[in-house]
Amino acid sequence: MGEDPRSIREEKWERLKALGHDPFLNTSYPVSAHSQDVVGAYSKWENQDVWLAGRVVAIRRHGKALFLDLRDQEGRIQCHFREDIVGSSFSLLDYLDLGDLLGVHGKVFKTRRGEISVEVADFQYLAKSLSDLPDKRHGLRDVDLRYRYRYLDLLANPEVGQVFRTRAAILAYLRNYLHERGFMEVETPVLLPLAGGTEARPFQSYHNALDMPLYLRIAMELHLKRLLVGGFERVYEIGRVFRNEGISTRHNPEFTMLELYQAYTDYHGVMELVESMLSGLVQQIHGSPIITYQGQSLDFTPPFARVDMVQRLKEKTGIDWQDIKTNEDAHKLAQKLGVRVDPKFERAQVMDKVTGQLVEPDLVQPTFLWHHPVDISPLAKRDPHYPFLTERFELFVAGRELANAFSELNDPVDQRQRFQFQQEQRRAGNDEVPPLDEDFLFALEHAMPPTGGLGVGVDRLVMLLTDSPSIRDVILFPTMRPPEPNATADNSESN
RNA sequence: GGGCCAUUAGCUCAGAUGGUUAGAGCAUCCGCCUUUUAAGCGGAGUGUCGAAGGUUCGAGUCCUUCAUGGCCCA
Repeated sequence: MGEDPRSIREEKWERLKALGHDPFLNTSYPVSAHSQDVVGAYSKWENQDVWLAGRVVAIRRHGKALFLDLRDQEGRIQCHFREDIVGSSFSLLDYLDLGDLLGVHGKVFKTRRGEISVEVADFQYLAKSLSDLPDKRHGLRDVDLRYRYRYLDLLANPEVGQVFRTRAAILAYLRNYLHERGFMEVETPVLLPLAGGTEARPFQSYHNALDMPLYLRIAMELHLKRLLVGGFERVYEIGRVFRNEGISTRHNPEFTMLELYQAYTDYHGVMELVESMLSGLVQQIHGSPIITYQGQSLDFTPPFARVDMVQRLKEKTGIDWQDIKTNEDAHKLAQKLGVRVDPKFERAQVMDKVTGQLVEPDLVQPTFLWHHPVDISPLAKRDPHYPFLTERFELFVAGRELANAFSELNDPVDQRQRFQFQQEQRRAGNDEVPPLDEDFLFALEHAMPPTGGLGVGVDRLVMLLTDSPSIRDVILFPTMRPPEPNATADNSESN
């Protein structure tokens, strides 16, 4: 009879309650080991008592005996129940389902077939699952369900848990590395009256008591630099930023950035830091400086390659972009090169776009692409020898931008001019350009030290180190449209 | 925003050319089984075929629109 699995399980729960074994009344269990402690050291555990807790992921009933697989955070262990050992409570196993949480106590032994197991002497239900678990053989494949119900993904697909353990290890490494290098971790605001520090559309919110709009930050840059004015010489923040743009395998509306600022150094100093930090990270996580990402072998042994953007474009196209003086010429050139560009773009934006098409995809091994034009780098110092260009670099790995850094512009007058130049674009309708941040300029007028700054896309870094093709594979709960609430005929919207 | 693909049982998936009552494995339910392990043996039920329209004697299958997701492009 096709009875609703939920009501069957609820019925079993009722029976347990009636017998005085309501799983949800148990508040603790004296766990003495994890599954892998026992499985990994049988000689130490043989015939010893152990207390374990975990989820029942397989049941094999044998009449007056029963095997089950218990999974905890560390792995899986088999448990054996015999009626002549556990006694009258053996009948409680009639109400056992896949997915239930159990605490077991017994002696460690090996079965005839050699599997290290627990001969259970007594046990307790610790929670009853009222819903079915995903298929034990095939796991949960439907990506929609995997992201929406990540807890089921984690239960059904153990390798997913490993990705997030690696993510945690990466974050721990970064914090430790920066701490040892004298950086202080700080937290700057997420809610802001204006969101600046890069170009992106922000999310907007509203504060009722202040009766004013607030925006979610799109970068941390401008607040961290205020702290350098305040006298902190090495600060970093690892935190969430929010950009109101499309979703793709490389973009989630909220994502994690590492930004750091070090006084009295420049982008050369930051390059050295990036090489040291990332090569150490890869070594720590993989035990080797070489990783494989989507079939490509990537070598993080320092020094990383350095590619001058202008020179590389010259090699590729025969054109020196410093000679391109007008937007019109830039667009003509892009057309000749077969690169499609938004007609509203300035020449520096065109150059950036052409670089993206012709140069960046070739940067597979870790490479610093440097010398970005000043007009797309409003917060970077000019190269004194090439005023059209800046002391800036982006790190590319596997053809993708992983980090962005520069000698931070600390000249308050130049900074104001750069912002004012941006405002022209804003007035022309580019809604990704932030409004002018007068408060930040006021801070700069109190003298910010010469500083090297860095931003790293942490999610992309985790993707690389876990060989994950999509950013959603490294974010526990990626942004999703909520499931339809029983929605049917939706013919009201016909635009 | 554009193109392509997917959506069938709780899970993973089959269902050429339209044709009677939509299938398999796992899971579930009933019975048996004290060292099994993708346990086994015997029996049972799975379902708004993503949604809404349409074509047709007849639609899981063809058409339209929509929803969600994936991949590629912008």
